[in-house]
Amino acid sequence: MTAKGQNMARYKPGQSEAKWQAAWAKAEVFKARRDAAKPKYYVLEMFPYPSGRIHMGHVRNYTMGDVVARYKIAQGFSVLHPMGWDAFGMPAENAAMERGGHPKTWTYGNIADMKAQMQPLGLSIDWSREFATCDPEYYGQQQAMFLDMLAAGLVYRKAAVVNWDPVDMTVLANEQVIDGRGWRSNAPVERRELTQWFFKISDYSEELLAALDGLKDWPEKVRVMQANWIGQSRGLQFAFETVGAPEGFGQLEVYTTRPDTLMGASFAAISPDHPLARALEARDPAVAAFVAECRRGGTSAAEIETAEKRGLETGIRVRHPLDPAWELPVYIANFILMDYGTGAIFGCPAHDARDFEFATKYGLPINAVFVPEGAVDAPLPEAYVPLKSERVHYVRGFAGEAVQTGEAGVASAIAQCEERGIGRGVTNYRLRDWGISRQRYWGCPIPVVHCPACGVVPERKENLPVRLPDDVSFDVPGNPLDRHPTWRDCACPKCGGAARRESDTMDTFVDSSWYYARFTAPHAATPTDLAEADYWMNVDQYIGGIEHAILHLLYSRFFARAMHKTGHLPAKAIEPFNALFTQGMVTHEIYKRRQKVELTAYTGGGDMVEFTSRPEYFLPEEVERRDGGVYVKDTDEPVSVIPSAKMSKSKKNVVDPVNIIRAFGADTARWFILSDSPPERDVEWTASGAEAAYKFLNRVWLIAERVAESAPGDSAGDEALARAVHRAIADVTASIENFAFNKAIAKIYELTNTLSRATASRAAMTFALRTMAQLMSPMVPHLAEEIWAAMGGAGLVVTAPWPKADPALLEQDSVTLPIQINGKRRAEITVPKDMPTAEVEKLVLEDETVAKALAGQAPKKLIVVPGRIVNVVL
RNA sequence: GCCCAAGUGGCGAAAUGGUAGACGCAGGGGACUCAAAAUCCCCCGCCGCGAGGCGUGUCGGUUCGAGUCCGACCUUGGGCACCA
Repeated sequence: MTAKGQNMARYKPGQSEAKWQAAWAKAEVFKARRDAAKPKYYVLEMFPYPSGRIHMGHVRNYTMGDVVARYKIAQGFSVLHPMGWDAFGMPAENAAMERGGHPKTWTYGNIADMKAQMQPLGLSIDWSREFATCDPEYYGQQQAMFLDMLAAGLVYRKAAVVNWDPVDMTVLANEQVIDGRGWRSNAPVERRELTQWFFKISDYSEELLAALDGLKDWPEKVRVMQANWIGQSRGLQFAFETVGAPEGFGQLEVYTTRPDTLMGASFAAISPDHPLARALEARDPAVAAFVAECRRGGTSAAEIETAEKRGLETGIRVRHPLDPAWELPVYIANFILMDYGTGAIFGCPAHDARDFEFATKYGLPINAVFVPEGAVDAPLPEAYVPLKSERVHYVRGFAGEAVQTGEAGVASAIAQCEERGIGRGVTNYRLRDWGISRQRYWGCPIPVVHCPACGVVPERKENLPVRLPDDVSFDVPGNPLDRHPTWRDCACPKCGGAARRESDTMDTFVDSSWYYARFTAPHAATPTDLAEADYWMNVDQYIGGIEHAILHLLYSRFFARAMHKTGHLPAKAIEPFNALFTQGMVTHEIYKRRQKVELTAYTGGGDMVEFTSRPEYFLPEEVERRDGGVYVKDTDEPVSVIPSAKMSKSKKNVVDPVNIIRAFGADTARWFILSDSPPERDVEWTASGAEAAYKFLNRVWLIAERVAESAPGDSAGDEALARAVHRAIADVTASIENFAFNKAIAKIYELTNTLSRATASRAAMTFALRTMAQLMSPMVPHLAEEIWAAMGGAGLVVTAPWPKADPALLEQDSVTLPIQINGKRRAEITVPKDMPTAEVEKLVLEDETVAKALAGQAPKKLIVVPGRIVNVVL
């Protein structure tokens, strides 16, 4: 190690980062190995969709995973940290439609581009395990599991509604429906029924709900969201006797979670998709017209629930179960969902906001069943919907006490009804079965065949994968598989006769519901290799966006159970993610200028010039900050600044990681993205923050350079320095364990400040810097290697054992206690750490400020919290 | 419409119910320099000359003590089953 001065003249991230990446690759430090002698650790970031460009959100996600992976490597774990591509999906087909080309070419091209953009980040990924979900090797195994699940009774077909574009004659995704119209055709969208494939996730409703309690290392909010999504409810299911209904509809089954409000019923309502509505539709043109009207618009819940509540009186009536002489009208209503309960309800307007709106509109009676405790029965200005745990006074109750909670009222009502033979108490779930059929090309083909003789027949496993044909075109809307001249034709696996392939492909959520398991044996000839899965599962730490809190994570939890049932995962893996962390977005300011646009309007009295304004956006590099304002560089026009906006191309506030890495190096990007905000919150990317990160890394580098060239020095400050180093080890370790990377970085800043001021021996400084290199290594691995090497560290810092804090050096002898008087800080005293409370009290009362405030009186109360604070209450 | 979360200086933030603002950015002052860049040092919540007062989205509550706990509200963000 001669010529240190030359080597260390300046920190050059470009050279240094490539050098260390090569060193890690050569030593194969990130290759995941089954090692019986070591504990294993599986860290996984949600794999990306290959859009073609990485963005700062990816950098943040993968850097966090990398910190965890590298920290665990240093802790002595055998680490699995893989990466792959969620490669099926609509954008590839859209690109093919817009620009021509093939989804496959586009997707694999994007994967190559994105991988090239990711590699300079220096992530600790075992790239030998990489795969894309569009690889036939992967989706073939998915098809094999589909067949096993079909055999196990976890898959079935039924009719379900889709968004139908009547002009393009195609099915639309919810995001392709804009204001009830098709995004390309602009035609009003209709709801249409198709026979589709479903996974029986509802078989697991109860279990998926109950098991949430065991997910201790998941964010509470995600568990709450999933619990609400599963939506367990206890209620009463009973049948109304109908009057004037068609043949076969003598009874109308309804489900209610509020049977205690039965006496407030003023109507019954059924979904437009209810069998009774269909029967009426066939013979009554008015019903047919209304039902057709209800089927306009998209299928999304947000759309249905925000639509105006509308109903049509059918003329049919039902008898009230508690009083057969009392008849209620039956409506068809657009806000009743066929998927939930029985698709029919009774309406109690007094205690349901939607029913209230409906009853008001159609002039139906609104009678309170209960009133607040102490209140009297009176006309209601709006629905009265207290929490079920609240005690209320039943004025039209029929079961239980007059004053009881809603919960008790419901329970008594169910018991009472069961006793009288009116229906039965049932537990219902809002969770619906998972529809996986997609009428699209770029997805995993559903491996079944439709045979005129045998019906629906599973493809034989030896014929898998059912490959997507390459010769397809996207010049006309719709699924190219459906119109492919030869692909659809095949032999029935059962009878050998002419048959047709299923042309639906699977929801891409299926692909992402088991990729974590496939990473444990990415090239196995079966979906999983049980020995590998048994060693590596579960994922110890999963990291991704909160937007996946419900669907992806719930489907994965179901799929792991289904895989276990079909023998593809061990029992311990049915909850595949031990710990979950949801990170925030990366945001950036938007620079916007209102551009005045002249409009000439003729008003009758002469031409008038009107102005309207159209926003114009500027890229970060197009503006400059000066004199407390922000201006466009070329034109000097002032722009307004919108802070913390999600990065989006149209708003021109996207920062490209590639440019940042080119300018400052990967370590700077990694350091900044971790330093500025807590990981679960959004972080705002700022140019000045990135520059500051770069400056800081250089500063550390310069300190190392200075130490390397310094004289042996005086050891007077060695102990103080050692204390600071061990304090930092303890704090940084705790912060990383708690996913508080921003705090870990703040502690490293503090240590750096101490270090740059320290007067200690070269040996002590060298130790301090070597330790700092270790502490920084998970965040800025390249610089850490550089410093580690310069300070004479053995081998690579990435594999060096994590430092341990010496408890003896963390102890403090004395402690400063703030003294509050009536809760306001007025003074402070410094006392030995272990001073008994009685002595502290004595000292406090002798304190000048306290004595003055007391003015000879004894305090009303004296609170001493040892080691923390003193409060004197006058 | 329904479910979930977040709001603290000019900005990003920190704070087992116990000194609000650690650490960083921006800003101000100084050193070095012919000068600039880079680097280093100091100051920096708001009002007030000061003593002091006020401050964690808003309003109320619990407590010796509340950013933290409870209730209501406001704003912003995520999800709502075919975006991934």
